[in-house]
Amino acid sequence: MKSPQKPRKEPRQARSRFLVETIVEAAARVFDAHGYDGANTNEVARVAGVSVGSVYQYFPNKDALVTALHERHVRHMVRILDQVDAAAGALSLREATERLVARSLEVHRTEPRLQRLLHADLPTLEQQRALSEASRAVLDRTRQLLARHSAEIVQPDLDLATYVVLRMFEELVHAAALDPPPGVEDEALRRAISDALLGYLTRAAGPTRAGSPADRP
Amino acid sequence: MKSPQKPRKEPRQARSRFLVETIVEAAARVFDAHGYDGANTNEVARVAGVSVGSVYQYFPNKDALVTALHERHVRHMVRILDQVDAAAGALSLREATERLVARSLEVHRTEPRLQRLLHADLPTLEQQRALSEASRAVLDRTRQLLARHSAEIVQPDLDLATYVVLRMFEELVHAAALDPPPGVEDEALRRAISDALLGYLTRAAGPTRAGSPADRP
Amino acid sequence: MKSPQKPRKEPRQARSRFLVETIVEAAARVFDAHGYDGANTNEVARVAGVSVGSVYQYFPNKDALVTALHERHVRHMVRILDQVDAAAGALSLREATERLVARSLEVHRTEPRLQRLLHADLPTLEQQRALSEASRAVLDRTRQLLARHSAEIVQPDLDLATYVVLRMFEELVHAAALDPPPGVEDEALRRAISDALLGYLTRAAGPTRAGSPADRP
Amino acid sequence: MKSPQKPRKEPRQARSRFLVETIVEAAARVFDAHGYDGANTNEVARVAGVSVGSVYQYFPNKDALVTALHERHVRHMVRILDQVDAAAGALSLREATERLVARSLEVHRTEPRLQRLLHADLPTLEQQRALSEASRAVLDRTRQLLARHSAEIVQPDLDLATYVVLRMFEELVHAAALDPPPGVEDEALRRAISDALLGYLTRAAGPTRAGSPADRP
DNA sequence: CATGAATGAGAGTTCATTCAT
DNA sequence: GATGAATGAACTCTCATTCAT
Repeated sequence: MKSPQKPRKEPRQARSRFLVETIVEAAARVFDAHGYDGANTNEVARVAGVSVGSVYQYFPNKDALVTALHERHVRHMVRILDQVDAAAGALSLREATERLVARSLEVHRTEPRLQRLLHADLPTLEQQRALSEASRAVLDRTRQLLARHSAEIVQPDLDLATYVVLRMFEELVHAAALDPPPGVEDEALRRAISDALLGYLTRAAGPTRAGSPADRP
Repeated sequence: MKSPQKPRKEPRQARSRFLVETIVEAAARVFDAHGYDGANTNEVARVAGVSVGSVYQYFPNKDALVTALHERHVRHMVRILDQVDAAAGALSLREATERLVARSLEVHRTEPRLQRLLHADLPTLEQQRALSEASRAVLDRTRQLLARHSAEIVQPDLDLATYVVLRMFEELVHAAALDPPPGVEDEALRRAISDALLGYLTRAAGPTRAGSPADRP
Repeated sequence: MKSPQKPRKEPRQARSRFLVETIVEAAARVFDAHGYDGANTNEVARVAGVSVGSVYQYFPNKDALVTALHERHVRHMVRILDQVDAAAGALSLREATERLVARSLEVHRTEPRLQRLLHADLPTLEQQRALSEASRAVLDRTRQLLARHSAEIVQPDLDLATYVVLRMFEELVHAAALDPPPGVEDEALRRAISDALLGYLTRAAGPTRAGSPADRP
Repeated sequence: MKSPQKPRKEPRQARSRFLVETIVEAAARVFDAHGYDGANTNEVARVAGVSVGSVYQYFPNKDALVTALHERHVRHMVRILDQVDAAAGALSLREATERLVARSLEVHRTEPRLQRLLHADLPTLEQQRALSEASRAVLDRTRQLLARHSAEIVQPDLDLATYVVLRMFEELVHAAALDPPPGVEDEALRRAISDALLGYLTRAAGPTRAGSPADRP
């Protein structure tokens, strides 16, 4: 419905860049607290300690804030993926997975509703262009990580596997952050997520809690 | 934000029950078309062919409509689960899974945005009570179905497994309905979803595309 | 820019009709007092003694109020034209003209700025359709009046003459109402307007102040 | 509403004078394109290639721009009037009139909305002082031109005649530029305007389309 | 003097909700 | 019970104006 999605003004000055960051952080807090509709731009400005006008100087409309938040999230995820990828040689797929799950859970637990919102409300927003662009980064890193471990992976179609794995990953992490199953230890939860991911990718994953075999007689 | 969540008035009369159903169906159409905020109660009333007042007679506020929609969805899923469960003796876990995936995809493809909305916006709504109650039904049936196949299932904690499986299931079906990966055949997609679910549950599932036997010696 | 121009809801009930009239009258006062931009819809509602929502129930946007005001003005002018036209047999063209000028001046003096606004800002508004439609009524009556006196009229192209006469008429009346020339008696002013109109139409009109004979052989 | 109307600073320096002119030209373009409210000072600055601050250096507020535009227009009209006046001895009143009409039409056709705006919105602006002052120049030249032809003019009150003639003139030219009657040749239109003016001034003017009888003995 | 980032009051418009009929 | 006109708080976004640099 609205057209522009990118910041009106690319912040060149250090001061502006700082301002933009301040606004994005404020938006994160506000959207996390109230959801997309509950959030309002004046509140974002207030929390950022600037005037509404300044918000609109850099973000042409409310949706642009969400887009920015999404990009922020993607940058975050890419950073994590890169770190794990850097250590990929030294890490088994399971180790890499568990590390990713653990790190992601931390991220999602700081702003659980925001993450859900990004996942759910963004697709409704227009301008798939920008979204896809940013998301592609995550897609690419993930695919790259999987490729690195292709020896262990049984799924023949790597693109499809990336797609499936990313969806599972995000959803399970969201769920664990927002509505964790009652009475489950955090480690068990992380383990379950990893199991699910590796079960699909390698089929060799399974309950390894009790290293012993035969969990069931 | 608001407090009451349950219909003000349980419709005892047949006429009322019909009215309520009409309103819920209208709500389904409107929410699917416009999303939570985009939808408005006056439009729901218009589509239902009743007055706003009548909508408020049975649904104390906008959120109550979403709750009702959620219950409708749960009823739908339960029906599907029951059908599969009824045939459980005759079906292998893989067969049951594939049937569930296929049926669910149909459902989600008729009202994709609504499903996403229910998944995403509902948790934001208050009154977890009603939600959990309805959702528990799905949880229970799923657990029951898994229990019926416990011989094949490697996950020791059935509650946790149910939790994980349900999340994966819903998310993958949503994703497949709303943003399917490009260039993937429908059957391959359904297969991938089943693989993911069974990979976690049984560890024995894997790519069976290449019909080759003995995935494992 | 906006699309709808006509009231959203044709007021069928007597109460609604009254409400619409109340709002239009309030709009007249507010627009006359503050001009198009200076006026604001909340103020219109306040003056009308209703809520903004009610204004928007009948007028989809600010412009629709101006359109309604224009229609009100046109109805007014048509009424005056009809009255004069009814007596046309008994009136000379000069008498008819002077009566029209006198009546119009009264109208314009009650809401001078509004009249100016209608004349000036309306064309900027979109939806020429509705405007032309309403305006055509005035055009038609005027042409009809001129036709009735065609014997005295020297202009060969009646459509062009109607166009020219209407413009002169409106402008001179506006001017006389809003910025009258200093030190000129009201009657002299009315006379001057009539002279201008008749000078164009009949060439026989002229200053009859000094009853002097034969202004030109 | 606001008080100051005159430039804060009379531009003495050549550079400043140039700057002021640049801004006024930009304002002309912007106001013509968007109308009074649609225009905004930042856009004017942008089009002028200067900063908003610079605009405010010379024009204390938005209205001051309109006032300046009015003065620009008046200067333009005065120039035209002077040219015709210079040739007054050699020109009949009809010739002078037709020349004025033709020249004015050219002017109004370059910036039709701006002209309308000046005519319509200016009176709403405060500070009649400055306006009248500038307008007086046009008034004076026109009166002077009429005086030069007093022999042919039948209207006894020259001030009133000037007033009436100016209003007719401006309105008919505006109308011809903005909403010309359909299907009328440009020359016929110019002729009609001249006829109207001369009909009032001399009563001897009339349709001369059919060149038939001597329009003047 | 020039700049333009920042301000913030204010405007148009929507829509969940009420309640007199 | 049903209706739907009426309400009005609240929200997004604009833009005239200022002032630190």
